[in-house]
Amino acid sequence: MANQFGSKIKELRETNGLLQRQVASQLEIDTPMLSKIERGERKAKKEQVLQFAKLYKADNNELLTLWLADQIYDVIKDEDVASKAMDVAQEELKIKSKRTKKK
Amino acid sequence: MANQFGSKIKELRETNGLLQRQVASQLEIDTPMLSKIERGERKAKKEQVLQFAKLYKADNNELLTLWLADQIYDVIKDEDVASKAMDVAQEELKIKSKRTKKK
DNA sequence: CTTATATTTGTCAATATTTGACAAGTCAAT
DNA sequence: ATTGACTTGTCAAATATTGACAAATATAAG
Repeated sequence: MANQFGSKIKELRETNGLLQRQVASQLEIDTPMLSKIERGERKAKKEQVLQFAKLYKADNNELLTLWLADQIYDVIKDEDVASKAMDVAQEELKIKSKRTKKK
Repeated sequence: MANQFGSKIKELRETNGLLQRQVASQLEIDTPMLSKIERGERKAKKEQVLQFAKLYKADNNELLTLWLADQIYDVIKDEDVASKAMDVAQEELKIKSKRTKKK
């Protein structure tokens, strides 16, 4: 059930010597919610990822990467063709990123 | 808007000389829905992917791969760390697949 | 141009999923 | 047994997804 992002922010919280209560109030969520995010039972919003980074003095991109990786993993975890699909998606990403970022 | 899976099944439908109407009725959906799936506006269910493969005499895994790749792409498309996250997810997949498939 | 058929677009309500909040639970230390 | 930190379970509200339909736009044929 645990995921990479959750484990990371739990670890960061502990090395920063903070309680769930303290962090939760900063993010304006309750402690059960934070507990669930840390254990991978709920997923954080992108905005919250940035708040975690700031609060724990961690690198934005590092946390965003773990957070996004968990979401990818969620999509593929039960699929036989997961690995092949990743390759195809990566290829698609490469191709589309040529045409500069839209939207 | 178009995606890989949609383009593929549209192509397959045409090489098989079938109309949306005919395919849709087999899948028990209406033609607007099929149209949307082909253009990537809606995503097919996994079950439908298998029906497409059967109907078009195509390879299950090939279609499933494109279908899954589109879903991965959807998750990462607007993210700066997309590529790094893919690497991390792939790594996670490798690690977890050692412990034989659960669920 | 008019009709006929194929596909696409737009909208909407029904359904499903996700979210946030709360009460109550466990666990560890005192 | 009380306190503090965290976890679990449940629920309704908010959001998102789905399927169905009517209407619009092609495309092709006469």
